[in-house]
Amino acid sequence: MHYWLMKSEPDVFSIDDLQERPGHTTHWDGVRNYQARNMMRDDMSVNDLVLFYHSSCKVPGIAGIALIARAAYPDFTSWNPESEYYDPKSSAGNPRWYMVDVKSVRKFKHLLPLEELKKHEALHDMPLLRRGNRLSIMPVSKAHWDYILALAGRNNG
DNA sequence: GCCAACGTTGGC
DNA sequence: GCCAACGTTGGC
Repeated sequence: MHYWLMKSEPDVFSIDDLQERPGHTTHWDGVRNYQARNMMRDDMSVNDLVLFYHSSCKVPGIAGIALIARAAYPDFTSWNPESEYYDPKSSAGNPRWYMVDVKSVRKFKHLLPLEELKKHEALHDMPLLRRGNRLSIMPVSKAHWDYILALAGRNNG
């Protein structure tokens, strides 16, 4: 059992968008970074839990919780020339990129802002808060997970 | 829109 | 395999 944080730009795809999908589920396409791909492909399992993070927006932060509904499989957008995620070096026969299916568990009543996370010494060694880390998928330790859920509980009073 | 930090690319 | 140039991310 692993815990994760996955970033999405809410203007592109928010937790509300996820909840509006059939079965509250979508395929997480467009990951084009090898480190993130390897984590998805090698370490993500069905029912792993995910912090759904809103990035590149007015108030970045954790918007809710999701889970991995399907383990990694080839990202078919990578061999679709029409897709913005097209990669000519990837094909159905030899896929370069992978995706998982993500299902919403719950949306926080109040977003837990990045600014708030930074105030907590206990979270300072999270990859998310380390400078220069721009990965769109990051592992979250059990200790950090529990701490953040407690925070979210308080935040949602 | 700025810019620091990183990843990727490609010439050599 | 080095490394400069370029592109991307993402908070501010």
